[in-house]
Amino acid sequence: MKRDSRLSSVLHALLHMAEQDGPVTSETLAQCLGTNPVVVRRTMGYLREAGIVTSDRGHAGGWRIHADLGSVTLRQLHEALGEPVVFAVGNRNEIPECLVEQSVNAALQGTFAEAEALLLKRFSEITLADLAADFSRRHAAARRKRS
Amino acid sequence: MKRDSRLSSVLHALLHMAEQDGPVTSETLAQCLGTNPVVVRRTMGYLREAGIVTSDRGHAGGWRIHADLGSVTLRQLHEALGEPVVFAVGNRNEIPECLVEQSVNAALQGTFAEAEALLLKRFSEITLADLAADFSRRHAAARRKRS
DNA sequence: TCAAACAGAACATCGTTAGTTACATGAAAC
DNA sequence: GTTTCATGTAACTAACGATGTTCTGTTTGA
Repeated sequence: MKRDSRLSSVLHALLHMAEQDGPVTSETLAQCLGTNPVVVRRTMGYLREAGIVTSDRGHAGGWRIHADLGSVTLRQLHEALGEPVVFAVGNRNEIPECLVEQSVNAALQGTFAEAEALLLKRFSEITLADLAADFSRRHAAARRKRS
Repeated sequence: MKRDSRLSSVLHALLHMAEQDGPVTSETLAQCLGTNPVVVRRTMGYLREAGIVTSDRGHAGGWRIHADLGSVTLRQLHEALGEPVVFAVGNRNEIPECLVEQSVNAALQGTFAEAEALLLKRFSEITLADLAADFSRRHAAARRKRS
């Protein structure tokens, strides 16, 4: 299964942007992510629509975070990306006539719903500020190790 | 994202088999599932390797359940299918050098691991017998409704 | 005016399940 | 023993959606 890594991508991009003062170009972010500027624009476009970032064209243009780091949760980002399907596994037929399949679906659906609810709950508890703080700790630890 | 529906499929097939006395052919199961006999053989083959079902060729051949319904859990079936990836969402790069990405990965990975653990725990609590009982209830309810 | 940057369309790539076709193999019935 | 019914397996196609790429606009500031 090919996994959707857009949430991972935008988090990575947002934290790099948080480290910078001015706007960051798609080109720069693409290098950080090891991908293409067009992919960055496409993905970040979702966040722009959600009002989480802004983009400016022309000279000195690029992407800026348009929100407080502490107020943006992973859940919001997940929603901004269109709430992509979380599970790579699912029911064969969503609205089956067969009673046997209905039993199967009910059991699986309930279980998946429970797991997804937990995932989204955790997502709503983690902010960009949390990740930035975690990065600072790792950064400091890496510096200590180097010296 | 294309979802893996093999667990759903084998559950559907197994419950149909549980309703039958003798062996059930791939052709019959394929009709129940609305698919192709070859797909049935391919998928059920995993369960045969795990010792959950047996298959016989030739006249009066087909598939049989080779275990007690109460002793087979969804988790075992999931494992028999090769423990397919559960999430359609994931990290962009599993072993990043970038410290920023490491922070992102750590947060996401922890959250996904927690949700997956819950899912597998629930899977290990549900047996084929549970699903068969649920089907019986639905079947009885449908009969009452019809009369 | 020019160059830097985003905007967006259009198309290729890739990985995986699912679907299909074809043929071989084995077992029971006649 | 031949026929028929079934699985076993290989090989190929289809579908799907994120990702990657190319190309052409369009806006903005120097």
